[in-house]
Amino acid sequence: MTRTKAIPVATTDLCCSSVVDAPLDEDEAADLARVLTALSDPVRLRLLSIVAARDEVCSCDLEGPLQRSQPTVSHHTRILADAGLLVGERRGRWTWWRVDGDRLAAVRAALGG
Amino acid sequence: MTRTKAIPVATTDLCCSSVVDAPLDEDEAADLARVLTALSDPVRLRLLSIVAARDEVCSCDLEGPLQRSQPTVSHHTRILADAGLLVGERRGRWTWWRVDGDRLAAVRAALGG
DNA sequence: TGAATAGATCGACAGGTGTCAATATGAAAG
DNA sequence: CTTTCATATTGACACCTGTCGATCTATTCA
Repeated sequence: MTRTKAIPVATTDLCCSSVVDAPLDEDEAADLARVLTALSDPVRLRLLSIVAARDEVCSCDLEGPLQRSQPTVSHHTRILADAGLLVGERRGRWTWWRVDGDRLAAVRAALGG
Repeated sequence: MTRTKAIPVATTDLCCSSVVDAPLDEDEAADLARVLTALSDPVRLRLLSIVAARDEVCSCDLEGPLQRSQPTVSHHTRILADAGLLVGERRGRWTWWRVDGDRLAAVRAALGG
């Protein structure tokens, strides 16, 4: 029991130039825009902040605070996971989510951090 | 001559809580999402990086590098200006743009910087 | 005043996005 | 195996967004 199944994610690099350093080329801009698009929704920002605050959160604990249906919550976790910002792990019937702090730091760095 | 006309901008606060500190309330999330939406487009990211690299740039110097029509460039500068990330100043027939570094820093901070 | 020019706005169109009900998937328990 | 339950996926819908041609606005210069 307590089997673990990793959820695979393909994540772009976001390395190493920042918006304020030099003009971005089209690929760099597209990669950064993808991650920022994932972050540019109020429900997803709240979702992310809830997970960050508790280190690890089950999907079932998100519907309430977010006041969204189960499919909608699943939709948002998927988008954040695809962007590499959220990492999901299936344990039994539940999926546990945590924030990838390094990924978030990379976004800040790309924004001139 | 060389008259100056400021372009008014209404900018939300973005102060002071970060995504990783505690769950965002709906207003905080909405405000941050608005700025991130402005940043979540590849053309706008390149536009921003071009302006940042040169300190001050005229609209007319953006169409070429961005390979977009004049109305489209104007559309994007407006969105970035509305988000408080770009500041425009009309001098004669030209509009000069510069990046608001503090605003960009505030976004990074809101992202956990 | 009138012509030229930089930029903003309008209108239209294709494609993308958030939402939920319904349904499918897959793991655990009986 | 069947039931149950958490999550994922599908399908449909309204709304939003990036784009450009056409037009309007405002400033400079003749």
